[in-house]
Amino acid sequence: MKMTTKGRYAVTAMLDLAMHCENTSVNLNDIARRQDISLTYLEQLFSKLKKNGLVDSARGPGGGYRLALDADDITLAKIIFAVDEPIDVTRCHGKQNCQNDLRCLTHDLWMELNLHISSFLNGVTLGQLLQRNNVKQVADRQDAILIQMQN
Amino acid sequence: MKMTTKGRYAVTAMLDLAMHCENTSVNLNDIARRQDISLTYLEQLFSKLKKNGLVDSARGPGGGYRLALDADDITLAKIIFAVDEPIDVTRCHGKQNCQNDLRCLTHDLWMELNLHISSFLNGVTLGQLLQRNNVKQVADRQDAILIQMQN
DNA sequence: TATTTAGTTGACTAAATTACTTGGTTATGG
DNA sequence: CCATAACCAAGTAATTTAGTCAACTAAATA
Repeated sequence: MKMTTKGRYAVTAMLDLAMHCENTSVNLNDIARRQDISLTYLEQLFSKLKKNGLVDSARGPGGGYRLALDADDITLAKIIFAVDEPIDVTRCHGKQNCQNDLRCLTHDLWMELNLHISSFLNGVTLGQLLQRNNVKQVADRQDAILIQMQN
Repeated sequence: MKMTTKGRYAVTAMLDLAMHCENTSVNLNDIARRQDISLTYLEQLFSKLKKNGLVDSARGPGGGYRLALDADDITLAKIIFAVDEPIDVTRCHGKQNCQNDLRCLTHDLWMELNLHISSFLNGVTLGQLLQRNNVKQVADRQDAILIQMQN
């Protein structure tokens, strides 16, 4: 199963973007500093997010990224899929060739777990996360620290 | 998250054991051949499964392994926990120190996904899997091949 | 037009982890 | 005593992850 720092960082960065891009573009430098993620690593992630149509970008001063879709239409599954392989706990990636071109003893079981995880990730959107109190609290803390850093 | 070959092999091997240990002990060599898993790798896994009280062993000729508990009391979660780290999609392993000793923006989200996956793995037992038709079919195929090999 | 900002791209790398192998040593039934 | 099968420690090759580095392109603004 692919549930790595890459996917977690992508979701975190997209949520940060969603919280700050209401009127302006958000540059990766700010996201990097608020979320403690390396700028160049974020660049790689956003390159993929853009290719998958989740964000729009603008170059030059005042440039940055914006969500390309409504926050309610961006699910965690879409984000993780964009930067990582699709989440998959089978060995054969669903191809049923896990044992000599046939199904292994537990093939169907892992397919079920795949479905279970997917349904969770498909069911949560950035829009929902924006509403959450615990998210707001952490974001306020991070905003305050960034302002401190800039003074 | 740890959902690796190790955990998958352990579940597969335990299910194989559950299907064959009704009257006799089952030796790892047979499991290795039926499931196409390296014998010495299986030994490592069963060492951990034994330490965690999931199987009993007997040495010498006619020896092998048996389930230490009723198949209905062995959940997938117990097996995976025995051979791998507990499944965990957070970065901080639940410690809430994912960002400078505080919660990161998405901490609570990953904790939720953890719960979601755990509830699945806690809800499935070897006993349930033994009942399944697709499991029986694959097992019959594997048994036939092993008999072929021995002739 | 020069400069700065900020995204874009590709190649590279250190560290960690995984999935094994090798080479033994015990213990037990016949 | 010998074959069988569990037990154990250490090593290793391959892969993956997480991240760096360097060079480039486009846009805004002074």
